Amino acid sequence: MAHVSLKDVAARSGVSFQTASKVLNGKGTVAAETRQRILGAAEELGYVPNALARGLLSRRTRTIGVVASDFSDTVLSQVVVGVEREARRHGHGVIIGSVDPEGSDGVRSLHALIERRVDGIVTVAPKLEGDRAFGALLRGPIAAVSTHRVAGGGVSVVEPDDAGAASLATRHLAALGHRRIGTITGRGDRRASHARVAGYRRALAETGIPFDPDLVEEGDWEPEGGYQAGHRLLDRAPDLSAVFVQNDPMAAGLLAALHDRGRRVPADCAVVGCDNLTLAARTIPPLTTVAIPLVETGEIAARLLVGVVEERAAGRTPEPRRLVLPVGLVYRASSGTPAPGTPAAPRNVAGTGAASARRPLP
Amino acid sequence: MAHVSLKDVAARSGVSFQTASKVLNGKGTVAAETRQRILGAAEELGYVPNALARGLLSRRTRTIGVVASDFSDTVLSQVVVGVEREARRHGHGVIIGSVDPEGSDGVRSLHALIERRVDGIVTVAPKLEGDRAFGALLRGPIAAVSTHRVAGGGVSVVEPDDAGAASLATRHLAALGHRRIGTITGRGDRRASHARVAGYRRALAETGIPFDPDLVEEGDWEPEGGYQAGHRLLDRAPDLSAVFVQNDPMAAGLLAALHDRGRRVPADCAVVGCDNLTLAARTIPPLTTVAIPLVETGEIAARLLVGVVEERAAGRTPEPRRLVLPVGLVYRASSGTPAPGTPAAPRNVAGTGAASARRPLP
DNA sequence: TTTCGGAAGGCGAAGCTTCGCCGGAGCTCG
DNA sequence: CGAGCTCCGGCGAAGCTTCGCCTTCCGAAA
Repeated sequence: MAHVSLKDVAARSGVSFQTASKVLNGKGTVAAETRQRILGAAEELGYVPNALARGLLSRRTRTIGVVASDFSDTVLSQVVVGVEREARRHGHGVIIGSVDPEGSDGVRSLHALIERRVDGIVTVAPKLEGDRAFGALLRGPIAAVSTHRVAGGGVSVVEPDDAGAASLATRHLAALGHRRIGTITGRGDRRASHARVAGYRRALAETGIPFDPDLVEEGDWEPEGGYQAGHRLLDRAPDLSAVFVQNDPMAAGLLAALHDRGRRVPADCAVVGCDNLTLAARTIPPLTTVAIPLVETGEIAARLLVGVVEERAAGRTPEPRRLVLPVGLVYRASSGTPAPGTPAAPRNVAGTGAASARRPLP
Repeated sequence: MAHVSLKDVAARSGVSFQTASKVLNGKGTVAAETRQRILGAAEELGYVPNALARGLLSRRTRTIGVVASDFSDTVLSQVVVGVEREARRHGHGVIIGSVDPEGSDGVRSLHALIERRVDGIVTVAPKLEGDRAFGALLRGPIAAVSTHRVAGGGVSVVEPDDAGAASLATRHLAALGHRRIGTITGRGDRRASHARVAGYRRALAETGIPFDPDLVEEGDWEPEGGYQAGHRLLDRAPDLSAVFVQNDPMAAGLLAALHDRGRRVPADCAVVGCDNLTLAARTIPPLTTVAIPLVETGEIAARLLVGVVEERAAGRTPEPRRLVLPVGLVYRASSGTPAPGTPAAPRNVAGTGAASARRPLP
């Protein structure tokens, strides 16, 4: 009684259930009058097709799985939003498989998705970057695209240009004349942290500034971590004149630490954040930051995945690809760029790479 | 070839697929040796049961659907995290059905979930509070719990005490001696905004402060909206001495507006936010705010839903319930409470209602 | 020897769709 | 007037699992 089946509709309209199926799917050739009768019955009864049965037969569920390590994380959840949005455009549903805080059950989570016969999987799980069993499963029969490094490789990856983001920010600070540029990183267990440190070091090298390990502090991606790391950094290197912070919430924490110590921003210390969250426009002072195409990362990953699913359905096995999405700097007051009174609205001026993200996928 | 079926496992171990099923489900009585052979074959072949077929037969998919209007919203995504976490504890998967930004396709989204035969649905979609067709569907044969008001009622609701939150914050400000207390609301299309205004007015009435409509401004839940609303408020009521802001990001925006105008916080104007996001601990100054049990809201909604699903499976029809979760005030510097140098760590001192959220559901 | 009981495992059906194929009715064309 | 075609709709099967029931076999008790 809970659910109305095709048979119920057929019984009510006096035809076989196969005929009802034809009508409801617009296939075959059915008399106009019968068709109306069936459509009417379906409407009256509130018939909703059973995707389980359909998927069982067609071997396609029009569902993609998303493995994310933390949906409440602002950054990851934006990527997930992108995936979901693009999936919906393709008429696909999304089923989520989250991972416990320790990231120890990536494989279990993946199995739960495979059991439900998802057509493909997008992983948004930096915590699982090092999980070899997880990586192996991703290389298995079911199509997968990751937005982060996969242990063992062999899986298509779509990711923002982390190194480029750090490099962009650091070169910006160097161009403003800063020579003592510190950095606050995210957690060390995430590869993006290392990529961003690498970009920071590359920019230093390119601008002839010596790298000083004392100017690097690790945070936890949260405001509190940025605050604490900021204090440590200022204790150790009082001559610091600028900091690149690996995300905006930590940058907000650094602003608080600088404020507590009576150091003006940007006069005494310039700050550049990363991610361009909505918050960044209204910190005190407004935060110069690097815009990362988070939603786009998810969208492109989903689009790529749908493509791979098609390819595989057609019997082909496309090569794994790697797409790196360009990022752009958003100039605001915290790095000292705009004249006083300049509006704090985003304004991209420099970016990395070509706008490859805009290019339709081949 | 993509997926291994029970038949494949059975063929490899020389038994009928029904026997293989018995072994894999630990039912029936099978010789130890045969059992080992089947288990071995399943392992070798990498057999993963097909949840579609299982769900088709058992009429239960162990999957719950979540309809959320915006997964990238910090507040909503925390609720979703709670739902997901609790669902996982019960061995359920979660499938998401998001709604477009206009909130016009709630019914379509719900249909997509019903098609996939979810066991129940949790809605985290304040945008759909007024959608009558959506509400009607929620009262239908499939179990549902909402974390927001449902048009037409008749559906169990779990929600934080919005009115209590506003009342708590406002009474706090009144107790500090403020008489000109303004408020910045969220978008008017969300019921929580109205509930919080109601709580604010109730607190004013209780403390003998006249309500002044000039002291109410509408924001958009985002920092920028808080910033703009703050300026409008200060233009209109320069004698304002305190503001309750309906969420923390807008409060951050208000802090920026006050800073731009050279008004010190809390000396010239006290500020209290809402939601207790991690950011609130490190704004300048740290933000007094109301802690809302967001994750818990999701968890409890999911737990309640699972209970309803069980009840219905047993043929009973439980009465819709309404749970209101208590909230608590977190004192920090922006309201002027702590002495200088007091650590900004959360410290709950006052809350609404009993700790009913902790009580196990009957 | 007969009978009973339990262990082991096979068989058929159901759950809901979709797809390919077939048969009958009515019509057109030669 | 019969051959052949189109239109309409039914039938059977498949897709993967679970469940209830049945058969076979073997040892033990009567």
